[in-house]
Amino acid sequence: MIRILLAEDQAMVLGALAALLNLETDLDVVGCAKNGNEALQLCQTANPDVLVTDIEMPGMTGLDLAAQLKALKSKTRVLILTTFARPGFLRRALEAGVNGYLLKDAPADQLADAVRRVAQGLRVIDPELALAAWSDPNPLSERERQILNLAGTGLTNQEIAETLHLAEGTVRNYLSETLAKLDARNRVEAYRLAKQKGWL
Amino acid sequence: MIRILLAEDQAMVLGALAALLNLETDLDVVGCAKNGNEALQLCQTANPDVLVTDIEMPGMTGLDLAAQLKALKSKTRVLILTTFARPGFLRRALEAGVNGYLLKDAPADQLADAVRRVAQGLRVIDPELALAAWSDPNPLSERERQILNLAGTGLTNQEIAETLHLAEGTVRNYLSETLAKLDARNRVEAYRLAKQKGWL
DNA sequence: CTGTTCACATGACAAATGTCATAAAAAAGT
DNA sequence: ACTTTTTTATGACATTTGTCATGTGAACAG
Repeated sequence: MIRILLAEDQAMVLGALAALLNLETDLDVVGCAKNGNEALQLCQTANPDVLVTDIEMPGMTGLDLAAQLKALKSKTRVLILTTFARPGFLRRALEAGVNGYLLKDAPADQLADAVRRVAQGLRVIDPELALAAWSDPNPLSERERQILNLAGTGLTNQEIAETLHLAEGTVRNYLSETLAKLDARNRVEAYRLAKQKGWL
Repeated sequence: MIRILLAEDQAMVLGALAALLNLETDLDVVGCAKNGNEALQLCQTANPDVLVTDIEMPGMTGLDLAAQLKALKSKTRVLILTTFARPGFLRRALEAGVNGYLLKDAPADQLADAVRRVAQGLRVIDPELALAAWSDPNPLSERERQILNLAGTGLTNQEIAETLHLAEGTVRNYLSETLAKLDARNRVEAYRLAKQKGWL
């Protein structure tokens, strides 16, 4: 019997996924968490075989959660179940030590199979997504990502400079370099592209 | 036996929701659609009692779908199941004639109850969301919304002007008026706010 | 210790954005 | 037919964004 913990911030989806997995006679959903912190706690008390988790959750993301479990040398294997077919997310997921990465637009019957494979120690990742991840590396430096993130929220260059303790001209330079790297005409295009690619 | 059609672009969530609803002995999921067009076709052939649909789907949104069913004088009642707690979406949903509006962060057991109530001709809407909808009207005109939508994709004022067959100065005037209405300092802030409020 | 690289800064300039006053044409109301 | 309202446009100006050349200081390599 494979013991599963589910983490997903949308309660409706959480309950539905639990119903789906509990249809399988060899799978048992032992806990449901609505956020990363709750999931971390439940992993430590219930010690499930597999954690199935979304990425975007309040407080702690699924990627943070995976990294934490790895740091704690937990035996629980992590299967990411997310909306985002973004190579940047997959790369970060692998770096965080996850064992599987499944998209929510995959057929529902793949979930149970993926959970079984992950429980056996196999890695479950869509091959096309894996290929895109390595052929589409994040071209932005850490500073560029910080600045683009802030620019995408509507902060002015001056406000970004104050936030990051840089000169306003430095921010303009970094942004200009970022636009060139992403082949974007302005910060709006750059931000959307980077978001879409999972680089932010 | 209440016959249900599900529409949701994420196959995993679609299958999970079907599993959840099929646990109830008085509910029967007679079809699953991955997009609005497919859902519309299935509604006409399967003639379900209730359509449970997301809003954001490729091709035709759940709101467009509801409006189409209304125009066709279909007997199928529509229950929206969405991520967005945005008053603007709820208002548009009611205008489109939907019978229920449920958020995906509601508990899973509320879905079956909501489907039953909608099937009985009752309206199912979170009261707090309803209140927010009417106390937070969309301040933007149709033209302002068109222009802000395009600005949010990174188009320049000149490009927006060409797209909408206006003068570039006219676009600047409309955008300036929009920023004033939303108390935003620039188009990025305005776009994010309007998106968050469901006004776009 | 010296040379190179990287992160950050300065300054000048062009282009784009945003503000505001004013006005013309079309649509709507009387 | 006339008046009012709405939509769109023009022009001037200020501010912000983006480009680019050049430079400084810290960190790193030899």
